[in-house]
Amino acid sequence: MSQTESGRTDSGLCPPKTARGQKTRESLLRAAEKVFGEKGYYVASISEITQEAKVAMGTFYLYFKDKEDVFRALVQHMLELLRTHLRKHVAPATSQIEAERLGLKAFLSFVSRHKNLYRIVLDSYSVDETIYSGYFQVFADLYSRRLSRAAEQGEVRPGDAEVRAWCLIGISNFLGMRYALWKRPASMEKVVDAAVDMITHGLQAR
Amino acid sequence: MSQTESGRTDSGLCPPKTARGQKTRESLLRAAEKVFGEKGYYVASISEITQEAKVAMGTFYLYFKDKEDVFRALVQHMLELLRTHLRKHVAPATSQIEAERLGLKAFLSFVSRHKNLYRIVLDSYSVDETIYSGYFQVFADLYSRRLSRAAEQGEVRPGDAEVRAWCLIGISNFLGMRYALWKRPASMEKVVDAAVDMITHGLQAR
Amino acid sequence: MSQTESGRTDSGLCPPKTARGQKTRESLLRAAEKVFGEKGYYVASISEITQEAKVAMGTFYLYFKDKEDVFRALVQHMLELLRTHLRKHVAPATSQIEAERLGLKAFLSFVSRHKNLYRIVLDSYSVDETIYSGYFQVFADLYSRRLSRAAEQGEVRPGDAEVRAWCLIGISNFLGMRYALWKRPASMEKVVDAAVDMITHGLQAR
Amino acid sequence: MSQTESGRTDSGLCPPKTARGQKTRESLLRAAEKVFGEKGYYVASISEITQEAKVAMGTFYLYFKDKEDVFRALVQHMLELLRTHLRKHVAPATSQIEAERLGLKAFLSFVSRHKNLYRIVLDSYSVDETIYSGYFQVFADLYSRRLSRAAEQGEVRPGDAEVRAWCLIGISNFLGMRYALWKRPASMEKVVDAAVDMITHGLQAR
DNA sequence: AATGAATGAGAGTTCATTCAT
DNA sequence: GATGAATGAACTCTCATTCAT
Repeated sequence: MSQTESGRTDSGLCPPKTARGQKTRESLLRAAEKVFGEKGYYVASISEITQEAKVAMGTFYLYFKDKEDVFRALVQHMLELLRTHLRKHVAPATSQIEAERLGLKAFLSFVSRHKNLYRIVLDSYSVDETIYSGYFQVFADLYSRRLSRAAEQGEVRPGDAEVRAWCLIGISNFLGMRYALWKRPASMEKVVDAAVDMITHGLQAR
Repeated sequence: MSQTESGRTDSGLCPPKTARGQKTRESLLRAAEKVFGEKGYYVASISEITQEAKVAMGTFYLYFKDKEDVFRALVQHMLELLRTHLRKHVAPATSQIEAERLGLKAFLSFVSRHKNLYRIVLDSYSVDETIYSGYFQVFADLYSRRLSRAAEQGEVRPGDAEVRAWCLIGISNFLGMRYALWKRPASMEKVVDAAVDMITHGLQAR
Repeated sequence: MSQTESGRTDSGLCPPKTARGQKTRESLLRAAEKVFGEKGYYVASISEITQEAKVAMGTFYLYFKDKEDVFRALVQHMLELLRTHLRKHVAPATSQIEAERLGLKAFLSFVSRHKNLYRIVLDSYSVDETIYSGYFQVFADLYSRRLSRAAEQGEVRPGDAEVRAWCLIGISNFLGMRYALWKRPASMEKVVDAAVDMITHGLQAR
Repeated sequence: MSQTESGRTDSGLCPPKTARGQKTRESLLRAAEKVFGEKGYYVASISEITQEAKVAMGTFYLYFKDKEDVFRALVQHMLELLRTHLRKHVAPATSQIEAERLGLKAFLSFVSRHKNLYRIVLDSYSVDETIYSGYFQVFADLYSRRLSRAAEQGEVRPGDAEVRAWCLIGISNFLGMRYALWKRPASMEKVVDAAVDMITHGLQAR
């Protein structure tokens, strides 16, 4: 959420003081997800968002400072959804390799259900590069830490955890795009298997 | 270039007939690379491009149908530059693994020299998703074929070549972004080593 | 105040019935003076005024019909303050010339303490020219009468009292702007002396 | 004019390169004078100005950076008209007192013909106080110098030239407002006489 | 081939005012 | 008496595109 406990939104606007205002803000955010996801940041217009949310144009500015502000809140929001989703699905893993498999599967299922994710994240690059880089940095940090730990415990071969983290993020991302977004394969399971196989054993014949 | 052998540009405009026209078109394209790369497709304006190219606004429409048309020509152009660059650097490879190493290095060096690449490619997603997907599909196809061949020859372990291709593209892409674009590491060589090590042997401890 | 003895405000709204209402109205008026004075009528917004006064937007319309209404009340209010101030300081004068000196000094000191006066009065011209002209007409009438009387008593040379009144108002006004508002002189006393000297004896060498 | 010889307008926009552009800019400026003069800066809208000038909205921004930019150009322009007018009419004066009379007359006739002057100058105070103060400072400087010279030559009594300058500007201004703008007197000549008499000999009976 | 003035639809944003609570 | 969410018209400003020269 873009509301901190201090009682103000990140944008400096007062948060809604009533339940009604809370509802309105949420429907605006939902509408923004739809419209930004379908048309992209620049093609989407505030008026489309407010129409979708069934409120007047001016209402928008009660809850968000400007177009960029909703967008940031939205990316924030989706990032949190994704992290929650991943955490939940990866938790049961008993090994790092199993965590990779579960994480990849979870990511692919998330993308399948949130087709808007890619457009929104990609757009963030041109809205403000730091939104985009920050988004991936979050995952890279988490990943790095997990991989370091796994290496310490002898579960994975030693190696640069950060580089590996970025490799794994790249893999998830492109597989998600290709197989969850663009052309779904006959069996997603097989895709995951093939990817995890490569991640686990590498390409080289022995 | 966006000119086919049939002698017409993709946009249906006649190609420049004189050397002077040729020059103008090229300076427009160069200007477009600069402006789109710095500001992004939507924030950039035709008038900025013509100013950068030092021609009048009307001149633009002598060479390109519209804003989207230059953009497509530009992506085309960069794609070709990149392919040429990669081909040249990967050619000497004597094994698939060596090809991976050389390809990754070549990609990273290209990105370092063409910082605009990412913004332009990323923007293409919201200009027209098919530009973006087509861009990666080209590489995925090439990769797949090469990996299949390598597997046939017993050089790499058998496995789904297409899935692996997308994994490798994802890896290159994210490493390029992280290490060539955002924060250059002390030693790029080590990054390449770590990545190639993972690609070659996988994560799993033996 | 914009309240007449008939018990209604000029705007047709009922005046506050309780002490609490009275307080609220006053803090609104104080806030209006601050905000209009700092930003000007058109740039200032009702919401700034209510924020400054620490009341909700809707509260404003309990005490004033609309934006113009507060503004009129405010000009009214300042005019009264000014008249009271002048009356008090000019009273002790024993001659018309002394009254000029005291009046000018009092005006300059008032302006020094109420820097907002000019912006508000000047704005009134474009809100409604009659506010502005009415404001000065009040002073012109008072002045004219006094000058006529002084002429009758042989204290000042005979001459068109009205023209002289407007000249004197113009002098006060511009001296106030120049010396009390824009750039305070080393000695205000000397400014007053020079002005009164000119008013008293004119420019011409004898 | 707001064009310097260096070939750029004050606002940083390129000046029109063709005669047609020149014409358009001028009709825009004329329209601005009319609309700003009638409605005031804030109430006037760019679209009214362009309609009055019979050009499209976008055309406006070819010649002026924004609303404030035309306004500044306009004030500049009127100031120059006024100065030219005054210079021409005051030139024949053979004494400082005669110069006062001619200057005042010229100012009153200018105001009668340019009723918009006051609103525009007054508005400048809330657009940007320095436009307004700069406007009067120009006259104050000229006046001061002339009065100093006249005092040196024994033509007027010695005294603070600057204070006198501001007094005289105030007088002109308020007389212009009262007698040229608001309510024309039966005889303007008599008004001038009365004012010049006061300026010349002061109020005090001898 | 090249120019640059002109267009006008449409974007983001503000704000005086209303009204249900 | 007081609140603050909601409204929507109106504004300023941008820019892809056209066209007369």
